[in-house]
Amino acid sequence: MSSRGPRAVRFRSSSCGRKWSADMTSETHDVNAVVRGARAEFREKQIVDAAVRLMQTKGSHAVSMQAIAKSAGVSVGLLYKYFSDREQIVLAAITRVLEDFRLRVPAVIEATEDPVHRIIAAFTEFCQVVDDHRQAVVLTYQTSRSLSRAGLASIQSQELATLQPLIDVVAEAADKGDLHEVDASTLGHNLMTLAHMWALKHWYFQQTQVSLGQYIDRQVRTVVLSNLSDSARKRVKLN
Amino acid sequence: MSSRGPRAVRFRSSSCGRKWSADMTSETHDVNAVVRGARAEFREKQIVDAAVRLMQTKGSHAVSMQAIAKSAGVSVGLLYKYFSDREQIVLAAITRVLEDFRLRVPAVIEATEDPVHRIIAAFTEFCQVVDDHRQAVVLTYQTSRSLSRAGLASIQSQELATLQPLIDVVAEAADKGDLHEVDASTLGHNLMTLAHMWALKHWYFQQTQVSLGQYIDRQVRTVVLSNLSDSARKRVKLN
Amino acid sequence: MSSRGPRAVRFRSSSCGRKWSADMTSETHDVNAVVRGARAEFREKQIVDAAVRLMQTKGSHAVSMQAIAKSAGVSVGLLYKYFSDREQIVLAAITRVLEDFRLRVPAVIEATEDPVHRIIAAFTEFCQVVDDHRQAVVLTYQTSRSLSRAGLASIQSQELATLQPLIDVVAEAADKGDLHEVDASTLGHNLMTLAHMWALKHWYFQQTQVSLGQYIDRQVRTVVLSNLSDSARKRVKLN
Amino acid sequence: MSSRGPRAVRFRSSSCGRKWSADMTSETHDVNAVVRGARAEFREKQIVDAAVRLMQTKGSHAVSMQAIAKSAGVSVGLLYKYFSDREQIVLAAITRVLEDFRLRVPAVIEATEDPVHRIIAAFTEFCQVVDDHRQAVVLTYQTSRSLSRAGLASIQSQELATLQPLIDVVAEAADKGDLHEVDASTLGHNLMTLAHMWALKHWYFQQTQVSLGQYIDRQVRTVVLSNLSDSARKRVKLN
DNA sequence: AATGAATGAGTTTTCATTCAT
DNA sequence: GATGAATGAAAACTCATTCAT
Repeated sequence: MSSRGPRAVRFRSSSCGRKWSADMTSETHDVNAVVRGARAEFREKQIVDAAVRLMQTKGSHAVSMQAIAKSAGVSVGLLYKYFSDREQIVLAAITRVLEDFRLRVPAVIEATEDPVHRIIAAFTEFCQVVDDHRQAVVLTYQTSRSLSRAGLASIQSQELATLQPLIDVVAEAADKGDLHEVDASTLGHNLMTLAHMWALKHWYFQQTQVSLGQYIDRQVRTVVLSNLSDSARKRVKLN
Repeated sequence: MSSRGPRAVRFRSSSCGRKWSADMTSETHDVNAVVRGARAEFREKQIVDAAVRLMQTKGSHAVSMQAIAKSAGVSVGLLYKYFSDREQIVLAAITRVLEDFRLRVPAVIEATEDPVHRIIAAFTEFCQVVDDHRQAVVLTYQTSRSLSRAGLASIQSQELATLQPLIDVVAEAADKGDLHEVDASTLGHNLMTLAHMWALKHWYFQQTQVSLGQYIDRQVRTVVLSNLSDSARKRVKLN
Repeated sequence: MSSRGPRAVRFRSSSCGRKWSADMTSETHDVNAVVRGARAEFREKQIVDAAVRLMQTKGSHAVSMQAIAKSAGVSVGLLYKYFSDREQIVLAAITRVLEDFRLRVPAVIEATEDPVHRIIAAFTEFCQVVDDHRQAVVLTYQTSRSLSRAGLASIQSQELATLQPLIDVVAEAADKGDLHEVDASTLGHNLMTLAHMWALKHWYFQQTQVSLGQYIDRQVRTVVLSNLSDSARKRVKLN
Repeated sequence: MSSRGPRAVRFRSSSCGRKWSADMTSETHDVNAVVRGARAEFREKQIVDAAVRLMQTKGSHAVSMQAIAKSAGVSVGLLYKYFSDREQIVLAAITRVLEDFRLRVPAVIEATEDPVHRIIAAFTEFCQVVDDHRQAVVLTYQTSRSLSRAGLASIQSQELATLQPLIDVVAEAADKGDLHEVDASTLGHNLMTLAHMWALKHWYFQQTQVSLGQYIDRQVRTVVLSNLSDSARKRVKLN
């Protein structure tokens, strides 16, 4: 909580990568810079991996810097070489997960043709990613309040980036007349919300014996199919 | 560890001596007990109010017992007279909100006749309660990990109690043929989820300039009306 | 630890007993005073009993004023009506035990004729008292350091009073020529010491399966009989 | 709760990176480890010394971790780097003293030939050690109640180890016919007890102006010489 | 005389952060 | 670059003591 003026990097030192050392003169320097960049990346990964691992089991508050260092196999001091703050590590851990959404969901959308199937595929993949990082998703909801304004904003903007594909895909289907009078951003946001809920209320679904497959199936029926226009409904039903 | 609850302390008053109170009428006893009970209730409210107030702004973890005491205008010691534990205060804060759901939502349902309107009314009121305790709802999602097993179970069972009326009201409409092939528990849970989201993603709705009324309206269209059977749709549309 | 100027009695209010109210005028006053004195005595006993009871099981440090009050069936406030301090209660508890030594050991001595048998009887009874208050004896050794200078002095002078009869009885036997070149105060103190040890090292004697009777017997042989003069030895052996 | 002992932390040094220390000779490693070990030992001594120093004057309960830290010239946090618990420090303080008994008493016994002189030498040295750690011995008696079961057991078994040489030396003399019908474990235990008493009742001996030398002398006469057989008595008297 | 609610300084323990090596 | 010993502020919780009733 106290932050007695850290003189450290503020943004993770991946910025000392290949590109920014281009203006350096000697070859040797270049090579060193590359090595340094690679090492830095490796270290960051090592640390964030450890952090994610621990936070998923114990919640972010229960994980100390000492524990992260130990689990990552590095010293506490090194943590502060790569991250200016405890918060930066938490942020990096959350970012790691959100990046997964940004990569995997659009990929699945690309691979699908039909607008309605695109919605279903996107939602399905979204749920899959949630399931792959269940604890980390919960972490996102838990941690928000303890982040700095800047950190929170960063997470929020990244989350919007994961939401956009869902909205887009809904909007596209609406444009094509496959959805019946629907507000794309509402439905898109709902899809994200309901995917997140798979993690947030996992205790409930476990208790009521609902598997991920069943969950996806029921949600598709309840929130997607119910909004299809008659034509789309017929077309999709046939598949 | 022990969870005798705050009330445990309150009624240990049998220790108020036998012999020396012989001259007391039972009236006096009653009055004392009542006064004591009233004070205790007042204190509890005072403390929980302070706790909720602080936790809403800073998240439950960032609020110390010292801070709660100060904000409630009492001493730290007194906190422990009424609550055995830090957790008990958090629990009481959450319970306070969940009780509001248990009271207000069924009341609105009772007051409504038509099955479909019951769903809409229930959801609307649910959203209203969420809005009235927005920060406390967020608290519920944030806190889960730091509660003891018993505390968590208590919260979960209370939450199920708030969920049930929504499921019932959906099931009733489904029974009456007003809903088109719908899984009542899925739709019911979705209604709760989407109401919670009004609190959880409030930053998003604020950013996109969506008011509570608009939010409710759009959700009713997107998740309720879309699932109506043709007959119900016609009937409701007319209103 | 902090003692922010208690305005209270300093010496336990048994001093407001019968005698000191003799100068009071009206009969009614006298009766009241007597009643008051009796009540005071009863209260003190009640409190000290509770304190001894608790301290014997948990050690004096582990017993809070709240616990004493509860166990005595009175309020915390009342504790401070009869004792100015926590220390006064501890002191009273220890004094209670030491008084037992002062009463019982001399009584046994009186009842015995032969000088050597007096030593043995005195030691035996001393051990019996220790056994009757085993935990309280331990308490005496444990508590010493946490008492005020005055409290410690009080305990020490009382302990000397329990020691004296042992020394006297040894000196008497020495005078009569029953002991062989012995320093009375050393032997007397040893007898007290070894009796205390029955409490202090009770874990050891329990482990090595030594009963109180055996312990007394062995000590009598080892430290008393070994010091007898030839004449005394013959005389005692015959019994 | 865990009692991995202070040393546990010390040798986790395998975490000092592999790759980046490749240029280190094993010499460097060794030196680092040695330095670290030496520092750790120094720190432990520093802390225990401070603890003993304070506890001797105020009793173990009255000494806070803050006070120990301050007196040792280190931070509170560091205390917990070397000792998992408050109890571990108390334990270490007591153990320190008991180790002195284990070393010094047998050494003196070895250096003496005659069985009776061995007893006397052993007791004398035992008393010397007590005198060197007078306050710490008192600590041992005071602290027992506040230790965990495991801690208490540890202390007790260490104490038995200090007792054994005394019992052995008495048994040896008894075997050789130098003692007259004596129970070795009783006499041995008495010697320990009376040595401890030099510390426990130091106020008494100070008051009665008994020096350590006098004390030892009188006890030797009262409990050792008195139990000698005639032959041994003659032999020893001549020296 | 008796109560017990209220106090708050004090206790042990944790952990983010720094810095000499 | 890397270490990890060291720091100390802050947290949860306890309890002797006071005082209005």
